[in-house]
Amino acid sequence: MTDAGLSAELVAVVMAVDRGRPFVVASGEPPALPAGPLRADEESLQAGVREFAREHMGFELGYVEQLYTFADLGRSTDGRRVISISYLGLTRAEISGSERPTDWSALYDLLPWEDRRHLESGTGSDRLGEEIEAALQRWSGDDGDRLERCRFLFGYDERVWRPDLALQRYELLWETGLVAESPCAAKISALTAGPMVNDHRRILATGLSRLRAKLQYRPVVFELMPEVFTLGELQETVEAIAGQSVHKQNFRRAVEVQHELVEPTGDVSHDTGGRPAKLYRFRRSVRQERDQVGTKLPIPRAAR
Amino acid sequence: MTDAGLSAELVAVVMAVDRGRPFVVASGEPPALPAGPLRADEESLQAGVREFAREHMGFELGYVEQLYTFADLGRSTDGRRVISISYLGLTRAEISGSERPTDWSALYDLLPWEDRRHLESGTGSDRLGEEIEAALQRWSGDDGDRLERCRFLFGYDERVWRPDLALQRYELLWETGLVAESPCAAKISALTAGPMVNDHRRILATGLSRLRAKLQYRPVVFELMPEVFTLGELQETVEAIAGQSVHKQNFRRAVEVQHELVEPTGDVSHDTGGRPAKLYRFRRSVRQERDQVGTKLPIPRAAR
DNA sequence: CCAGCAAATACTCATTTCGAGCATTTGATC
DNA sequence: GATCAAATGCTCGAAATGAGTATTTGCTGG
Repeated sequence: MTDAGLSAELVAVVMAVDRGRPFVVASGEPPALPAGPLRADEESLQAGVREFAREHMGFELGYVEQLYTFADLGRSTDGRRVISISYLGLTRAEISGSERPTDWSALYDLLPWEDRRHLESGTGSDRLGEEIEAALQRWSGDDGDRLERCRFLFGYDERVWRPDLALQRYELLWETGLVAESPCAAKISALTAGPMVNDHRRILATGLSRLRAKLQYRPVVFELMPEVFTLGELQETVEAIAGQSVHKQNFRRAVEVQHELVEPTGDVSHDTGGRPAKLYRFRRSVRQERDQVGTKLPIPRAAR
Repeated sequence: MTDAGLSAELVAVVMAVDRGRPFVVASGEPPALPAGPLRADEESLQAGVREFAREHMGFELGYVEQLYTFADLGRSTDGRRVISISYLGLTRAEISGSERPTDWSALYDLLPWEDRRHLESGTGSDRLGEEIEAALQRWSGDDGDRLERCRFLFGYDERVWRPDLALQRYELLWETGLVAESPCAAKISALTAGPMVNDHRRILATGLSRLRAKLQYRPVVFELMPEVFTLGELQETVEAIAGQSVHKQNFRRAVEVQHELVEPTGDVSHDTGGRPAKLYRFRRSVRQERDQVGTKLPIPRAAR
């Protein structure tokens, strides 16, 4: 049944990690994820996303996966129904600090509370975290369910922080009016600089959640890595996405134990600051197989 | 951008399990999943699916989750682009053998190779399995990649059978022309009685795959259970969905270890055929929490 | 050339989890 | 009261995990 007011678009969450810093394609003011109308001649949506990235951003996506389809009313500012089919795309683009193209944004500028790497060992003053905790406390009041939900999602009171709950955390912050997009975000929500277009921050959080979850059981990290890399760099990338650090020795054990996941190139890298590191390459041959199955890289589903 | 030829619909994979027999709502000839146009006044799609089930099937869905959005060209028999947003819904409807409403189909009539409970202990003659293996063998020929893929998905040569790869298996069978919907399914594909509408069997396989995967880390089984149940019944349901059986003692250990997942009602059930079984109820209170997190019920990700 | 640093790499160890099997309990049935 | 079938209880070894300690190695500044 064709509906006069119906339109469909593709929205992409395209991520890359450069030396421990995760980026996402988002540009404009307010920032927006890349999106385009669904063209009538596209055979497959997946291919459509790839082509879109190629044409508009100028690079190949190594990995593409459908995320979620948003179609609720009231998503966009005008009242029409827009169906947004969102995709996650990973690439190896190098976004170096200096002349970074304007359409890459630092991921954790858009979702600041999701990066916890700084406050891990010892005493990082966690102003943001404390602010959130206080605000959530206020919001919860005496409501036990609310309290429990906050505890659970943000790891208060001895509970663990689970990186892959990024989406649920966003939704909680949205409900409580702490992100700029919230309908009830009256006051300055210091958490996010300003709003993003429509529900793009939610879509972004969806992508991050999915990627973090996937990291634990699929070899997707390699889509973010250059051809050859050291185990340290691999770990750094995982940590960048997960937003928290992992035990180094156990990380390499996990990689080594995965039979034939990576292979040494024979060379070593000297810009480590210490002992040179062996260089490895991802064994693409196992990819098709592993792609469907499991590869377990140890992102602590639990930290603290 | 409104496209004249664009239309969107909701498709639902609604499942229930009755005494170890899984069912899905599908009716007609050829069988079709329930589907309806996306209405302009629906606030949220999820609510739309619930309402659809209520109105057209007459029951409440206990759990609803978006599956995937199919929008590739060439999905339906006429050439227009249809966007199908598919949902998985679970319910506790009791579909008793005798007067089962005509719109419930036995799940494994539609995906026969996905049920392996019969051939587990010892010697079930697995005619279907052998037929598939032979056909896949023929299809593979000398192609190493093809061989590996078959081995991997169907667990040949000492490899394990992973229940949650149902979708990938369907796609392989589709490619090889072994399911009735295949474009190249010239001969009688004995695997499936006849075709299903459009790509509904693929959607069904998507739902099964997702449900099986979810079973391992989310307490979704309980949406398929009546208010009170024995651990044996719980296990029976898990096995029905997984398509294979699990170690009984370990299953109950896993349930018990999950602190406060279920609680005994105090009553016992006598229609067990042996020692009476304690009755339990799902602790709905933990649901909200667990829903977002993890519950580990032991479906062997690996069998054999 | 040497001391010392930083990071890579190598081992160790206790704890938990997991798969599998044996043993016991308890009503129903004949 | 013997027998059966299923629930329930317990044990054991293998494997996976989390968290250290120890060692190697090239670079750097003096």
